[in-house]
Amino acid sequence: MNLVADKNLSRIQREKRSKIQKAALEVFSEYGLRSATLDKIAIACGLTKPNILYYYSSKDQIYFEVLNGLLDEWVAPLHEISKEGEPIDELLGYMKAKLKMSKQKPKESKLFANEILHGAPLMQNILATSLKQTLDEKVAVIDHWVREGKLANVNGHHLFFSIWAMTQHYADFDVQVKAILDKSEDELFQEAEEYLTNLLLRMLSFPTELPVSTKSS
Amino acid sequence: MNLVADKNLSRIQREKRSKIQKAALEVFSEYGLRSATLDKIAIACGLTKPNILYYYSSKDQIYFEVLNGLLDEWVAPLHEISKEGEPIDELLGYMKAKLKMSKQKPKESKLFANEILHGAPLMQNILATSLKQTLDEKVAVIDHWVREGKLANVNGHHLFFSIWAMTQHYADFDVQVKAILDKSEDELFQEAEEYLTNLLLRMLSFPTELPVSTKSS
DNA sequence: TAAATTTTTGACCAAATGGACAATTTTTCT
DNA sequence: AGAAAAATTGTCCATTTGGTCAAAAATTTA
Repeated sequence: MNLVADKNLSRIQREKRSKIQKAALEVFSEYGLRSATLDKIAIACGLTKPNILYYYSSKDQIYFEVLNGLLDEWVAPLHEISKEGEPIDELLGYMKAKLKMSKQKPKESKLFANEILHGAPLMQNILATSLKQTLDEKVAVIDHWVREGKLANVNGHHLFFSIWAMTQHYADFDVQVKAILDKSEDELFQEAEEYLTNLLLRMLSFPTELPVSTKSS
Repeated sequence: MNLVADKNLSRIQREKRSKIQKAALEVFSEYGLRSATLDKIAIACGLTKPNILYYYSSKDQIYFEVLNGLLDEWVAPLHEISKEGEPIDELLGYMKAKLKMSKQKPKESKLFANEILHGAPLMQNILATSLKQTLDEKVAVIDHWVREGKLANVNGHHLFFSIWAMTQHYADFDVQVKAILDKSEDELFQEAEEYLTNLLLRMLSFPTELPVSTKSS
């Protein structure tokens, strides 16, 4: 819907809408839809409340637009998994891309997490159609790799669930992670990447292919 | 705090408080603290709003009590990990206990997830002291096992993070899981347990100890 | 059973909040 | 510059909601 509209927007329209969306992401990701207020968003972007409502017809509208605006970007790494590539490299690359997003876009991660946690009222449809279709395709690729003997036998759907869970955990539950592990963010994500790389290697390789030494770098 | 008070409560007090807490768990886990309303809790437990406030001084109070009442139960499986046991059995047992809780207590899981997702305002202190301490002890046990050669070299903290993430994922993000995997809950958790068992076995064993066949049952 | 105590509730209040709108200011266009 | 269009804002409103309170009902105690 933005595809068409965006081109017709004036400079001011584009600037203000962008400002509002940025501020809305901050506020929604911290508070969730219902307990985020227009006043908070207004303060966060330096506009007045009626001015925000000049650009978006309602609070729900803003939330919907923010969520939708991030959706493609959020699913993008999945599309990068190539049937032609080296199976383990492809899956390691996917995990690293997801982990990177957790590090660099924790607010976006939390926004989605919160939405799904509360029943995904605005996304259930997309989850069950678009996301499911894309994922099923990639699971078929994994099954293919397994059949060809390029990958250890693994349940593709649960593999993706676990990659999502483990990578997003560092963004969504960062408060807990940081309460327990008193390290710099860089160090923390470095450790996580090493740990998850090792985990996936062990999960996806045939035992004979694994190095006998299990010492992490 | 309940320890002392509980004994002095009348039958009515105990019944009503229990009713309120049960209803509050329903509502808070679905909506979170801020967007849950006393009216919703009142309807859910069949009491009037002022009647609820006769038993608890405020909405925040109810939330606090519910959260605290579940905390011990939530951390309990961690204490079950025994230094004396067989390392891999102990950790597989822990994973299974956590997975079982996700299946049987999804509301509790969501309540905690929501709390942590929004910064854990009521729990940060407990996370950084009590939970951290318990976890550090168990990580020390893992380190010990690794040093004794009973376990593949693994980062203990991240191991726990990943077990939490992967098991709780099935409760917290059940909407997404069910949108993608159209299976009965029993079947789904059965698959998850097989997948996670395999994952942990591969993660924790030395390659030479793994069966060459990777066919899941 | 009657008094004392506990429990329950209807009515009410103040603050917060999403949103409407007319008036004003700013920008754009001719 | 001046008219037209777009953008901005102060003010106001209705609804929601956490919480109060005094009166009524139910229960316990003597």
